Amino acid sequence: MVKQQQATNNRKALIIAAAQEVIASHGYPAASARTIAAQCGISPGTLTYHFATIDELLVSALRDASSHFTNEIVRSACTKKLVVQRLRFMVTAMLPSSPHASRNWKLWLEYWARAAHMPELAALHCERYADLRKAFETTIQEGIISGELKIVNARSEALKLVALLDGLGLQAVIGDSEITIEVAREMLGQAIDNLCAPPTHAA
Amino acid sequence: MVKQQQATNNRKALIIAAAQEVIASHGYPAASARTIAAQCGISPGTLTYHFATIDELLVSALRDASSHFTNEIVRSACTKKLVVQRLRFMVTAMLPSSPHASRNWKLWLEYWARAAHMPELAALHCERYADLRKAFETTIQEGIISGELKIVNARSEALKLVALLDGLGLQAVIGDSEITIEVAREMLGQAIDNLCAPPTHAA
Amino acid sequence: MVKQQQATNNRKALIIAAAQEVIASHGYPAASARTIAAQCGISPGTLTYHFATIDELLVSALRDASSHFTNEIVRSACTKKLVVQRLRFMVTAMLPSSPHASRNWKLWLEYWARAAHMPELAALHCERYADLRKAFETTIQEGIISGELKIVNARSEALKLVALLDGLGLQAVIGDSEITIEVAREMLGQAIDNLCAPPTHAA
Amino acid sequence: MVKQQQATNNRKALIIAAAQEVIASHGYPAASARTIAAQCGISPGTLTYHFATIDELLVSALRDASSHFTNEIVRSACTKKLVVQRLRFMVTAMLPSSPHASRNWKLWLEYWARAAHMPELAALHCERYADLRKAFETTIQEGIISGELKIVNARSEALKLVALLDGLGLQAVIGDSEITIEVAREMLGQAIDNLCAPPTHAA
DNA sequence: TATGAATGAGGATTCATTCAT
DNA sequence: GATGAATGAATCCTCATTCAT
Repeated sequence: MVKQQQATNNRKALIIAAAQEVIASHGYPAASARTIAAQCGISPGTLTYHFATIDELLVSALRDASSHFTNEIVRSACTKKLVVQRLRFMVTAMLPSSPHASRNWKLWLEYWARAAHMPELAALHCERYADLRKAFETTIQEGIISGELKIVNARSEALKLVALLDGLGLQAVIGDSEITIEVAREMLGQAIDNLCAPPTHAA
Repeated sequence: MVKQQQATNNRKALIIAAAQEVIASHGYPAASARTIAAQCGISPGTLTYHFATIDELLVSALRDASSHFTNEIVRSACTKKLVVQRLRFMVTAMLPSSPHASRNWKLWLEYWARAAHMPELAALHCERYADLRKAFETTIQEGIISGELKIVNARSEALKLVALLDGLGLQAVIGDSEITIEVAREMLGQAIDNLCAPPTHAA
Repeated sequence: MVKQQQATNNRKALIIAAAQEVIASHGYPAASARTIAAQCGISPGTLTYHFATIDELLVSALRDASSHFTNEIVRSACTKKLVVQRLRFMVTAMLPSSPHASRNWKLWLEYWARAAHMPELAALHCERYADLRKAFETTIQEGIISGELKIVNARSEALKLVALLDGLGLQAVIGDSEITIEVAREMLGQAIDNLCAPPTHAA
Repeated sequence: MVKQQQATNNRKALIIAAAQEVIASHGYPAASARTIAAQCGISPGTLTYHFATIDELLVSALRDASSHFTNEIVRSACTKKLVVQRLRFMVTAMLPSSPHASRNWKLWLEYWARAAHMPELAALHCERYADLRKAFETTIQEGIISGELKIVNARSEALKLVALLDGLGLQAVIGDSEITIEVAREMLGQAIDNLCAPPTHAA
């Protein structure tokens, strides 16, 4: 029984992964039940066996994509010793430089577009971003306490950093020639540098 | 002949407006030929008389939305005397505070999502953003020359400002409770303030 | 699994039969997906489930019609003892005298018209007619060997007989008042008679 | 007034020619109002100005094609001195050897297919073929009288010749590799030769 | 649990035709 | 006489979904 439940969950996860793959590589409008089933190597009927409606699946796919990626990066960042390194690592890793990251950004673009018309998705988005901003805020706060960073409004700076990250990342993933990954990284780097305390005189 | 051509263009413009209305208020997936035709009060066949493909229409609708709105704002800003006023006006007017502005942001969200999969749209997006960034850059440059603003890298600050605007606006339009219009305006205001030169001592 | 495959094939065969029925009784232009589905008593969607394209179905319908009918007749003819009887039976049975035969001729008329613009159909037509002519040729050859027929170029006579059959049958099926079934039968009979050896002197 | 009528007739003739061109080169199903209008370089509305329905136009196009071509050939044949030459010329010229002749055969294939479902077309077809057969019959009769040909049933032989011509020509135009133009010509030549009287002994 | 045949509503598009110009 | 914009019915096809197996 438990085993079966697990098998079902696995199957569901596989289907969600397939849906994400299709959405990320061909766009939301291309994500039909048939396409996803084909990508997954299962029958079209099996899809609706696991997901009541295709909309539910697509929403699940977007929802699922929104958290794993950033959570993972935030967790990885914790291993860094210096706050500045952590911040740099976070923004750098989140930018759509790798194919994997790009895939996620493309899902986010769809997520945002859907969320603007689906309160449920919007609410979820809110929570996720609250977490993400909190992660930045906490990190900045730590930096302030440790003296690594200037005394700033941590929350405000966190919001700004996330907004900047989004504004730059979305252009980069679309392929804007003026906002390449390098430019984005450079600008985010500067923003972080601006938070740094000047070297202490005594040293 | 000329009259007819004009009538045709008008009709096309009306159809594009209807398509934008549908996309903005119900989302891209809801924008079917039938829905748009109904919104426009015309027959479904008339749609494909004016637009070979419904995709062509949707792309036109997104394309069209991307320019008018910001161009108009940039133009309006020019009447302001002080650079700071201009910059404040631009970012404020561009934020999704009014229904009209919100409508445009929702179209942009769809635009971005589509552009990530359509090189043609992406290229267009590039151009439009280049223009927008240039407008900010030029304005900042003027401020530097006039002494209103600190001596900064105008281009770099313009890029940052636009990115910040996008990053804040997209959250606001989705309805993020942490990034309300007020918060966004406040943050952009601060960013602009940071560019200002300190009041000259002599005054 | 095997059973399902069979069911599918049966269903496909039923659809093809329905398509033939529609084409034969109302003409190719009347053979729309809807009409065929109605004739078959199935939903329009089921058609495209079994045939990717309605064109594919129509081609299948014509293709299928081209072989069964004549093959059957040739097979039946083999039971006749005398070559002359066989030849007479073949041409008589092939003429559009019965409703069933007429139905086939009408399909052939459409087949020819389509084949002139579709290399694939043309190639298939070639093969089928090669078989048919070969059947006549072989039969004539047997007659020559047995002494029933005069010594003639079997192949050449076979070609002539098939051409005559087509030329007469097509007029008959259209309803040419000068080329009734009786006239056609009479003329083909004469052509066959002309191949017969004169009664042996000894008799 | 008369002039206008003439202009209208010319326009109609041009439209019919365009329809024939489209049917012959792309097949009956491709002959839509739009396609024909485009081929003709006129507006779609102009079509239905001259022809009440598109069906009327298509029928006109087929009808028109059925007579000119053979009539012309029969007329040309009359200049030949010997009956055998005339007959040979007729069958040879009628075969689909030239592009022009092929075009006509393709129209005929469509004609036959349509005629099987349209009594009006069938009736017309009857008349045209009666004329054609009569032309062959008269010619053969002349040959018999002049002693060029054997004493045969002129009518019967005419019917046979026309049927053979149709049966061979239709295969040739489809592109049957066994019934090339050369083979068809050869077979028709033999059929004519068989009608010839043996050289008179006295000569 | 999983299937895939079947569905019919809805997708985009093409069609012959109408009509104001 | 001629146009071409406009139509809406009909085209083929795709869709998410159902259900017997």
